[in-house]
Amino acid sequence: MPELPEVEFAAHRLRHFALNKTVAKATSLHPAFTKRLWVAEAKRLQGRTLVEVQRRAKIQLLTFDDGQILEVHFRMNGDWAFGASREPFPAYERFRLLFTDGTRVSLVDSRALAVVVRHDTGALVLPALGPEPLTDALTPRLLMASLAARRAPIKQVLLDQRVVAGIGNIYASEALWEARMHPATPANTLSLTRVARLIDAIRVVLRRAQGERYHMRHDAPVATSQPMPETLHDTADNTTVDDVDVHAPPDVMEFRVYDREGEPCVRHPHSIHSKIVRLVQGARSTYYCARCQR
DNA sequence: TGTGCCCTGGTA
DNA sequence: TACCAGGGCACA
Repeated sequence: MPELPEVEFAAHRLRHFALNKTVAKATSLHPAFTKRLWVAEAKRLQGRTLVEVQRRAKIQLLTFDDGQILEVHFRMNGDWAFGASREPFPAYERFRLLFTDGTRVSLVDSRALAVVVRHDTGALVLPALGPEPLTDALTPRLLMASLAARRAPIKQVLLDQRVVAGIGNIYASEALWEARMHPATPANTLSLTRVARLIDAIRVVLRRAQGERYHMRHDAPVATSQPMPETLHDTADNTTVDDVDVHAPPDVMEFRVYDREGEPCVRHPHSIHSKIVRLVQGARSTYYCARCQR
């Protein structure tokens, strides 16, 4: 479930907890992780200081002072857990960085599908990724061009990271609802106007999710329009470590259609003909309102 | 373009 | 106990 907003928030918490700390020990704690980051490999991180945490799509890139990069992908349900080294380690801990100051960051991931890979200086090669949806890089004309050769349903094309970076199964459904667009619409049949509307919708749902992530910790009203640190390079924003609660907020995200099969659509809650419908596209669940998404 | 695989906790 | 969830990738 970690998509762009969740990964950005995770990177944000990691920055505030771990930036400028020096690794005492890096450990893979599950066979699937050891396979990619074996003991000798992990040892290369010892004594190195974390100098930057970036996000690209759903990938986090941890850069160390000698240029090494740790590439982290949470996949289905990975997350960071922070604490003191002497505290009990969290459940489902798959990878751990112990720091010389007596703190630690753990990658927790019950399904062990997350990926951690170390790259030598200058050796990082990212997969082909489309534009970041919350930057100016994503324009209607560019997206229109990417969709031109795709006859597949727009929902499935939105999941393709080469088209737009960072969208997953949840926000694809949410964005299509926001845009009032049927998920089965062939991608190459969308007009420029509808593509522009879809981009707006993607930004609305991602910003809304980011707003909820950043604000619900303090029981503040949910902000939907406030700009969030969505940048790839904000190694230093204005808050101090003490201002930031590095613990993930409880999962109380409210979705408009995702996982709401059979419930009334919030646009017309009293209409008996507007139930949220679930359909399967490319072995993934899609949720939409049959009344307002045509 | 579609299917299966990796993984394992949670649910029916 | 069987099945489901699903991001990204390999493969047909």
